Amino acid sequence: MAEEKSAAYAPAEIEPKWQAYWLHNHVFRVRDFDPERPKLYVLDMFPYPSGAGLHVGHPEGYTATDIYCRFKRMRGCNVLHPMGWDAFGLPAEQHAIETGTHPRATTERNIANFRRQIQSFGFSYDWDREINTTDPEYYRWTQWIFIQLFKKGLAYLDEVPVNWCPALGTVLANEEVINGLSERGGHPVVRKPMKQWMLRITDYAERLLADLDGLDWPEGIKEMQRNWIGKSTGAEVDFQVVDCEENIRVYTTRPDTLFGATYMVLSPEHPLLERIASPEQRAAVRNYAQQAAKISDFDRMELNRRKTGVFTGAYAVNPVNRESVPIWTSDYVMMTYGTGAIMAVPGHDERDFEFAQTFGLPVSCIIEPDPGEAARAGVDTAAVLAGEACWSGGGSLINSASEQGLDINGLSVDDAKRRTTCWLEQQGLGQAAVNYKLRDWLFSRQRYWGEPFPVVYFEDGEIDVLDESELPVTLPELADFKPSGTAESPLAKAGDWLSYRDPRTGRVGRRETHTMPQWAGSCWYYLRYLDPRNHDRPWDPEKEKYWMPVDLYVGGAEHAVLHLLYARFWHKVLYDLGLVSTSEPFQKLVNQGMILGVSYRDRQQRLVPNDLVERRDTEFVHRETGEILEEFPAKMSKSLKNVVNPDEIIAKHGADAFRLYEMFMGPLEAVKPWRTKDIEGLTRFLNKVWRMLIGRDGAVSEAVGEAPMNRDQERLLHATIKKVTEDCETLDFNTAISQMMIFVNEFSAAEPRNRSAMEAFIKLLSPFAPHIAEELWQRLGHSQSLAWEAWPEYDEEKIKQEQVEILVQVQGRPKSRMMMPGDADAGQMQELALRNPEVQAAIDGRPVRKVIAVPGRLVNIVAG
RNA sequence: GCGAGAGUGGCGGAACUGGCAGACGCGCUGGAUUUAGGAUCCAGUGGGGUGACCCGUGGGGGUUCGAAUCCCCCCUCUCGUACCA
Repeated sequence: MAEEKSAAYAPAEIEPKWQAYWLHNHVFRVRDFDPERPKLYVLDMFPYPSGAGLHVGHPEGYTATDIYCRFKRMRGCNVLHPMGWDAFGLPAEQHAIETGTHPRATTERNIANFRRQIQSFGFSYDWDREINTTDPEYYRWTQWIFIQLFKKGLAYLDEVPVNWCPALGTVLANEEVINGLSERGGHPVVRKPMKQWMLRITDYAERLLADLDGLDWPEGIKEMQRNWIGKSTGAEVDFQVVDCEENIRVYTTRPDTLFGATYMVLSPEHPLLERIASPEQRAAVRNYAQQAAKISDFDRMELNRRKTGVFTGAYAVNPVNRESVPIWTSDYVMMTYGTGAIMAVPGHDERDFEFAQTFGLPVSCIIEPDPGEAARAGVDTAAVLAGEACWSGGGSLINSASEQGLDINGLSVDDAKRRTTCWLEQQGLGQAAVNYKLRDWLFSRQRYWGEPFPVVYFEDGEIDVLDESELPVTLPELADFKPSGTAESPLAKAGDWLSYRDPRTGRVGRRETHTMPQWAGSCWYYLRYLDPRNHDRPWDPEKEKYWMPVDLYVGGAEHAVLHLLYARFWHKVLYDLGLVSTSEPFQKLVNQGMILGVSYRDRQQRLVPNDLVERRDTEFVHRETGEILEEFPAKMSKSLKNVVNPDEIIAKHGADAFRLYEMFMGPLEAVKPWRTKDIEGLTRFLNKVWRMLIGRDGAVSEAVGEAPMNRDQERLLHATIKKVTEDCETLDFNTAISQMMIFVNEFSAAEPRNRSAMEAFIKLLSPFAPHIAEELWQRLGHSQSLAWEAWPEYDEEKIKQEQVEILVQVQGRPKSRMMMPGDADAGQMQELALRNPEVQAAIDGRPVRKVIAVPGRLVNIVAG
């Protein structure tokens, strides 16, 4: 490559040059089964290519993994580092509805833009493995996995109350509904029964929970998944309805409180409600159930909402003491958890207590609160005993014995639980039970832009999946993408596409018109990267054995539960089918922290968009009112006009400075505020690096030569190699960069500058700022890319100092600093310290009682 | 309410298994260079006295020769979650 050598650091020239070089020479193409090098699979959460383009949050994680990959390559690893597109999804379809543009066209355009932007950062992806979830060659295998799920009985159709969003014309998963509004668009969501594909993720609840323990994930994320799965242990208990054949089964985590059960509550959707309601109460019960169905989830879940409910007129028998208790219905009991019915223990459950207070139901106390615990909680024990207050803590059981042979008086809560459960089992009245909050995964969407199901509804009523040879089922072309407004998907308008004739049996049927949710494609993409162009199978088993599991997975915490739980579920199913060799897909997970924008608010805490803010001297004022504003970090948003565009930053400062800045801001996992001004510090640093090596004529500076380093320079070089190496290993990039700054500050002031030290430094810098590093490497006379150069080694001996400054304290106060041999032991240090006149003055003749000497650090003398 | 995480200069943040708090960078101050601005370079920069002393890691207690770091209590913020029986 012959070209003009500019004398000044010019990122706009060198960055495109090296990006083109890496891409055209396939520098980062990775080979499978390298026998010489250990494998390393480093994965970024692939983006949804939105029309807005990349935001500054994307490159944060991508830069971190890129540094790690480049570092590991130089350390001799065979690194798999791919990128692709999670490209099905609502926005492209919404755009199609609004403009008539085919979602495919929108998606392709957005992908091209994302690819351009991502490549402008110089990331070392193996672009030969790029994948796209909307490519039929990709989604045929998503459909193939669905067939495996179906055949294993893990996919089923069910009529379930779903979150129906009239504005979007589709149903949404529970996770896509926030406070009764759609996550996208914020439209109201109502409940409506509908036939839906469900995936039996609940079959895997226990394993999804248990296997979290072996994962190197942030504790917080694991905890969120545990909470989401929501395992609890307790008992199921049958209550016989008085004058009726029916039993009502309840689930409780507190079987110890059975003696305190003074009424029961059924969910308004409970199937037995109609049957047990007394004639007098039936109308009221029916009315209440209808009202409850109409109330949106948002209102139903609203905090501190007054409890409502209706008496059914029926009674049930408490199995432990044969007393009859009234049966109520109330929407504070959910049909979707447990059995949809509870025994109410107002004396020892806050919700039941509140309900009992509202409706004047009896409260009976059967646990005497633990005195210490009650005192700490500020609870009046006498009030609890009188049934005037609720106590849900520990204590000992009272009033809990019956003629039926159960006596748990005096027992602790835990012992009483065990004894009662045991008794129930012996009597055939109940048994120990485990419950999970996790529900089956609603897997259908009434949308166009998603994977079609490989499913046919045959005329004879059978519902079956297609043969694998018939894949992919491609999306039909449509003129109109609008949802029908009913539960029907846009695919219901697909004409010929709908009719299906079985090539083997000749049976005819109609294709499934629902499509899969966006999560489907991202549930297995990490496996397709292993073998992205395989036409015969989703991946080669040998390649899977070689590369899996993912060694490092980096992405935003917003996927803490959904994506990561769904992908783990699919992976376990594939594992059970013998299709993958590991039981978990992602061994180590790191969440990059969100990057916040700069925002402003006035004295009344009102937010002021950035285009209304003006800087006057050191203060920020409202452009219109002149009011002084306070600056603070806030999530980037269109409304606050504080979104930073990566293209503009690269154009002005270059990709290397951008990369360095994002890594220098702070720890990867931390939430950090973006301040464009601060990038200048990193630009300055790169300029310094440039001038350290390049003279005014553009050639290598005359100061760079073969003259040996002095002792201090050598120490600094080796200390820098050590620090950068260790920090890259642990992803502590901010401190690695500051060490490199220290190096440059020292060496750029020195002359001559040892050439091999300069070359070692360029290698250290190269994972962080690869463009400038390649350029400098080339100008130093190397013809090959430094991407595959060996990482510099350090020598611990060269870091050691002969003389170190030791702090001498008297009574813990610093009194003197003195040079001592670096290898002096505690005894020598003590001797040297006590000889020091400053120290003697501080001791002031008092007897020395104790001396603490820490080699290499300090001496502390206790006197008097 | 519950669960998780975090509180260090004007700001972003450093500080190994307890061992000189504030590395590195931004900003700011002074100086050099410059017609000016920008860029660059040099010096300074936690607070208070301004001597060699004192105070300082959200607040209060404790352990220790020694605490940002360990223990107890409290406060604040961020994220997640929400009647899960």
